[in-house]
Amino acid sequence: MTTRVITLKELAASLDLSITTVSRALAGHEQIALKTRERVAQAARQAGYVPNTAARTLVSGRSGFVGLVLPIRGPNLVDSFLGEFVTGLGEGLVSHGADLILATAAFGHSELSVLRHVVESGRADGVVVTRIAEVDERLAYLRERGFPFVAHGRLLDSDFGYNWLDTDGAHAFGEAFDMLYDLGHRHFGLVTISEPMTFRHLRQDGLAAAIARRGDPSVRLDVVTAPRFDHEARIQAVNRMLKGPDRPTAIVALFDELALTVMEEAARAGLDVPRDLSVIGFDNIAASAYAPPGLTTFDASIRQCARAIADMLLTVIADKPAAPLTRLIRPTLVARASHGPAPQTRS
Amino acid sequence: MTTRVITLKELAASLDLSITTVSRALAGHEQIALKTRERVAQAARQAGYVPNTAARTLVSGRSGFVGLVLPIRGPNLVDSFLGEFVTGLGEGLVSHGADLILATAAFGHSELSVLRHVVESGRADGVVVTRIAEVDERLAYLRERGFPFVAHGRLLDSDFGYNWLDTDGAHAFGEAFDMLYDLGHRHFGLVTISEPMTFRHLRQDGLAAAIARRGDPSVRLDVVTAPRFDHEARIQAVNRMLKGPDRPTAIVALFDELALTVMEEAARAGLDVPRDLSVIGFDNIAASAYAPPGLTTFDASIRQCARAIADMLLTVIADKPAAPLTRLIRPTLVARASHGPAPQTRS
DNA sequence: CGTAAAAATGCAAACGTTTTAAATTTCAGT
DNA sequence: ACTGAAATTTAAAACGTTTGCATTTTTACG
Repeated sequence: MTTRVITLKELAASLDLSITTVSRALAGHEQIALKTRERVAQAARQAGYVPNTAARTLVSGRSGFVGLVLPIRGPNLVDSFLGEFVTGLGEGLVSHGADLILATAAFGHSELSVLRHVVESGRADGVVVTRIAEVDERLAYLRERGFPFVAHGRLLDSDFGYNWLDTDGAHAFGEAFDMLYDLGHRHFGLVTISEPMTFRHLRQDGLAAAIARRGDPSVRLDVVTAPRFDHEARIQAVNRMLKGPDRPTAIVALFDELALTVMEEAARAGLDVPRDLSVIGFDNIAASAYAPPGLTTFDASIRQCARAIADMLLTVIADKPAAPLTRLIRPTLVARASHGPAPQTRS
Repeated sequence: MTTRVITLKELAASLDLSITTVSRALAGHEQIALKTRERVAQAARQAGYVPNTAARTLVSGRSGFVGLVLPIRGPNLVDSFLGEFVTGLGEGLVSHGADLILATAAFGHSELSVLRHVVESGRADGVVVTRIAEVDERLAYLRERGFPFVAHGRLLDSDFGYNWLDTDGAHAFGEAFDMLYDLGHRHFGLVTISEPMTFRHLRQDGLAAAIARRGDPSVRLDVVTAPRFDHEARIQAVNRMLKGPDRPTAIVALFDELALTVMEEAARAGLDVPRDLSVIGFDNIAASAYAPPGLTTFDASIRQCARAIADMLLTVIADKPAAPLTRLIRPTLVARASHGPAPQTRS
């Protein structure tokens, strides 16, 4: 069958009007007679006219797309958060008639090169950058280019302003500490990652700040570092903390996957959570509700954040605000059953 | 800063060549002198030239994009599979230099209208359609339009050929039955959904076929139907099956979320899985590994399927094959601890 | 009815590329 | 040096829009 797509020229011809008039009529220009506008709208609707994106983009310089570069991942690793994030972005964009373009970094190609391509080919009017690294060449590039973007996450030392939305991990980790301290815990463990992402510092610093704020010299904090994607190494790191002669009574993990590993290994070592050990995570992934006894964690509401990011980015694109847009979202505690009073006897 | 993007005209001028020659040289045409080709390639690389997508699309009629319409979802529901699916599509596309465009259906707008817009605006060269409904207007539209697409899933009665890739749910459910039958189970339960999707029939029919194949008249099958997204109603439906005077000894759920509900409600009713009740799901979502005692399920390897779908679609776009491309992927059993021998005594 | 202003419409250029057809240059053979 | 063919390069049109400017039509008013 292959029905052809109707063009503005054809629509104009069928209405016996010029292309210009039809274009303006559809755009709702006041200068076109109302009667004509209605006639054109009616005909366009009936003919199922849809303007060609490429042509429109070419002349207007605006594509109506927002770009997201998919981080490169190992063969069997998918971010639990990607689906939520993309859904949220979509929701935020659709109300403004924008769409999302997802560019994947091929193995071996850097995420930066894909980003450059997206930007410089004019495919997108703005981009979203996630997983901010300690030294992030993407932000440097976008800033130099003056290209609209919003970062999900922050740099540690921002010598330049940029638009970002971040989850307040520092606050959450402080909250976790306060709650555990009030439950009698004094010996804490933090499981963090070796990957050079800024959020590991923000969260750890939040924890340290809360400890300092409390001013109790009897509080101790052990830190153990695991590579992010190597499951075996992760287990070893967790066990280093769990199997030591003097283990913490409360462990805070940088994110839920790590916390779940802690709970699994604790169970394997015959420890009862939360009686012998309290565990708190971050992210509230689906599995956390199911892993016994139910992981206490923080919900970052990724979907809503993504939605907000989309809104911010569209504002940046449309209005080019002088001052950077920034938003810090406070995650909410999801209290399940993996935390409790500190055990009386130290092992 | 706002560095400008270089255009073909500028590049040509700097090389003292015509636009035509530079364009051809970059495309690698044999007719351009090798020396020139190299000179141009060098200059382009150095200037960081990236061809403008809109212009290229306009003249060539090919956008280099593949479209996916995000299904409309409830406020707090995100498909666990979306992240994997998108990752797989991205992987499959990137090797051919294609990108993914994600269009979201705004609330109130039908998925079909968004699809039409994507197709008719020329944003994409082909689309992926997921979640095939029993009566699916999207497939009808795409077929009438003669627009390249690949469906993830199948129609029940295809009076026309189309490209699809599907997970062989029928086979999996047959396999589940055989395994449970061999473990002594004779009274089965199936938890299905009321949403009019084709996969519910395919899976249920696979189960029924396996029962028929066995030819044992003592085998019984109870079926209970739950709405897909209403958690409360789902719990009620599951309990209808669990709390009856004569409950099945083995329950097969249409997908993992339902199976997890079965396990939760079974635990609440004081039943031990798998001693009192065997439960088998489908999808192998992350939570299934954590929900005690570990859900036995089937892994559909969504990511690889999506990758294959991308490959198929790119073939369809490039080669317009006469016969439809179809692939049936057999899911693999992930045997965890939620199934076991049938209990001796019937309750 | 004539005229000027206002309202409505149209012409043509532009966006950055690809491609057809034509023009120019190079080269081998005499 | 001349010719014709081969090799290389170029001019110009086209893709489907938007938009600055010009033109035509309508309206209001004397």
